Amino acid sequence: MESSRKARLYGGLDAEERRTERRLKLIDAAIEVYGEVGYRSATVKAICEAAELTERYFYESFANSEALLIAAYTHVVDHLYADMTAAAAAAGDDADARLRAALTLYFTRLKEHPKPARVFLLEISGISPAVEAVTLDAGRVFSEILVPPTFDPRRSGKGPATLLAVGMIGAVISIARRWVSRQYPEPVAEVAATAASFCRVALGAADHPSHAVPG
Amino acid sequence: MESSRKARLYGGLDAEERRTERRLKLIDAAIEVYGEVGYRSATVKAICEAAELTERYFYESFANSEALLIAAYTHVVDHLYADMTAAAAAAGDDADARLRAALTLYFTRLKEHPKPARVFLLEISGISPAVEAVTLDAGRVFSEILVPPTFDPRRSGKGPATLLAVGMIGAVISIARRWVSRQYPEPVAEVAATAASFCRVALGAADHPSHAVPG
DNA sequence: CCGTTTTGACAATCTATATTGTCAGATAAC
DNA sequence: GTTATCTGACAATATAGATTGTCAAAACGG
Repeated sequence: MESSRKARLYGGLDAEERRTERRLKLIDAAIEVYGEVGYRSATVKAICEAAELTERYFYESFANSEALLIAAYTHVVDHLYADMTAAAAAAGDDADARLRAALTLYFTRLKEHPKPARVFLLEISGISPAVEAVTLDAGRVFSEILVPPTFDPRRSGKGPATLLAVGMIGAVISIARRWVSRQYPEPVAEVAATAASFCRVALGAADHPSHAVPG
Repeated sequence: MESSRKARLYGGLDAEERRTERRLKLIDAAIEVYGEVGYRSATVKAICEAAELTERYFYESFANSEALLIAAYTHVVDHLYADMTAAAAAAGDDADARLRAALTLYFTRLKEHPKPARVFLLEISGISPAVEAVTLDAGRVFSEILVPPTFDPRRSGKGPATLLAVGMIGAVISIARRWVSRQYPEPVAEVAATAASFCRVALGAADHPSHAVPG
């Protein structure tokens, strides 16, 4: 009975699959357009043109512009965080080594993919409370990647104290923001090392200033 | 001749003085309204009503809404920074003591005056490139108050390395942002101390130039 | 008091884009 | 080939608030 209810195929895809494909094309187009002209000046029309779709398909997948921005942001963040987590895992058990691995991957990605980076860092600010909520949550996840909850046994199951986590993420994001908006003036190793020095405050290693910058 | 050219007095003030007064009333009203409904939903009309003035006077003093936002922000920042500088100066010569004094004043003010705090921290984000430029510059000044340029004699006339300054301000502002938006859950001493721990990364690095990467 | 300047209330205009709606032509199923 | 479904281009509508303009009443100077 399922198959009999399936919609007519177009281009070998059923209705559901076509819808999903269009949604993805819109997200990719949005990242592209946001990266070029910014979210604020990105019109629905322009995004649809970049996606080679018309407005009707925009509203098929998204209630409004903001919904697409959130989808695009989430898309970027999900990939980035998954890779950071993998990089951290590959770096072994030492908390500081994992931190450096995750940050190096982070900044490397930002440089390799400037447009998603702009979406992630610059365009997302100050849009609406709904968007703020999404980025806030992403920040929490970010901090847990950099300083995992299990690190300090005294705080069973919790990451660094909230204010420390907030400060840490604020420092890292601010550094990244500036680095991206100025078009990557410093080498990845330097920004990663500087960011790491702020993260160590939260790790509790702030009192060991003997960390050299990796060449 | 000068006095003969003076405009007719109203309420004991000449044209110029009345203009200045209206401008100030608009700035105060804007802080009030932004603090209540946010910059985005603050209409020109609403601000004018709060200032007990009509739209014509809005455009007498400001080219557009953004100009008023910038003026309001600058107004808030100027006062805050002046007081922080004074507090730091009163704390003597020790860099860390000055840092703590400035931060304590900073967070105390944010709590005492929630509406300007919202303008300063929350409403100002993501408005336009022009506004970003203003906040960026304010950040630079902020960092110089916390970690004065003269602190490290080896970097003549410069504050902490740029990326460190950016990270430091990012951490402090992020902490403040969260603290304000959650309505001051922690005591001033705690937020100030946490913020200070991030600032010491920049202070400490100035002490240990082995962190510096040759540019 | 008279004429001028200034003010306050409010109407008129303007602009830009999101969002919805229409229709002819294209594509698939049978 | 015929019919139902889907698609693309584009027109029509809706909105919302900024910005400009008008006018009569109020405040001042002499």
